[in-house]
Amino acid sequence: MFLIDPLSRKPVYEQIIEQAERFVLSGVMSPGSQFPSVRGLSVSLSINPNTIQKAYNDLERRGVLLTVPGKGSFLAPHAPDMLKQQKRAQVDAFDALVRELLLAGVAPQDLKGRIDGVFAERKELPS
Amino acid sequence: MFLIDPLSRKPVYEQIIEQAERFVLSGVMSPGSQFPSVRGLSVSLSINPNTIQKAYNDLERRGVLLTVPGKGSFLAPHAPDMLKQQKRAQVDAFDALVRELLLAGVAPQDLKGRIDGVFAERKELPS
DNA sequence: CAAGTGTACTATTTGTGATAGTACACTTGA
DNA sequence: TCAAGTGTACTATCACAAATAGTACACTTG
Repeated sequence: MFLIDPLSRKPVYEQIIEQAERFVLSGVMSPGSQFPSVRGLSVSLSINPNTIQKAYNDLERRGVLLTVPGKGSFLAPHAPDMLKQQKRAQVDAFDALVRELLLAGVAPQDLKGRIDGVFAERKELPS
Repeated sequence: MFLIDPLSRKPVYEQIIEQAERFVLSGVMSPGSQFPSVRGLSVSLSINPNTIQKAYNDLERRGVLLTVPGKGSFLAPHAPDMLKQQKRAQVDAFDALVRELLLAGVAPQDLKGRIDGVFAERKELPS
C-alpha cells in the first residue's frame, strides 16, 4: 500500500504521512479501518520501526489516527474532515506560488486552465 | 538590500538565491548591474563568506550571475529571461498543489478567485 | 501463556547546512 | 609597483535532523 522513495530528499516519515493523508482524502481508507502495524510496515518497507512510529505519532497528534495500545492503529472517526480543514490552510502556499509564477510571466488565464485540467482528471476516475 | 531570517528553517544560501531571483524578476536589478561582493555581503549580513559563495555559485551555474575574477559579480545579460524560463517549470508544483487542495474540498472557483486576488496586488504597485 | 500490538528510551550513524581559516590569482587605482 | 578589493579553492570542524539499531515495557487477543 505504502511506497517509499529512498532517493527522495523528502524525509521518509514525511512520505508516509503524506501518503496516509492521501489515502484518507481520496477515500481509499475509511474511518475505523485499521492501519498497518508499526512492525509490519517497517518490515514491508524495509525501514526502521522508529521511523514509522514518528509518522504515526504525528498523525495521531493531529487527530487523524487513533491508536489503541495492544490492538493497533485505526483511522479516527472524523479523520477526513480534520484533514480537509488542515489542508485548507495551504491556500497561503497556493497564493505564494501564484505570486511567483505571475512574476515569471505566466498568464493568470494559463493557471486557471491548469486548474480546470486537474479538475477534469478527478471526474475521469470512477467513484 | 538582502535580508536574512536566521530563525527560518530555510537554509541561508537558499534565502539569498530566492531574494536575488526576486530582485531580477521584479526589475529591481537590471542585467549588467553589479552584485554585492562576497566579502561585503558576508559582513553586512553577518554570515560566513562560504555561504554567500554557495549561493552565488548556484546563480552562476544557472546563467543568472556572471562573475569576473578580480572584478566582481554582475547580473547576466539575459538573466530575466533565463529565470522566467526556469520558473515556468514550477507549473508542475502548481498542479500538484491544486490537486491537493481540490482533494481537500476546495472549490476550483475559490482558487481562481485567489489568482485574481494576487494579480490585483501586482497592478496596485507602481511600475 | 504466547503472539502481536503500541510505546519509550538511549546510543549511533549519516548527510546537510553552516562556520572557520587559509591560500591563490586576478583587477583596479593610488 | 603595490596595496586593496575581488572571486575561487580547499580542508577542517561544528550543529542539527533524519535515520538506524537495539532493548525494554505494557497492553490485548486467542
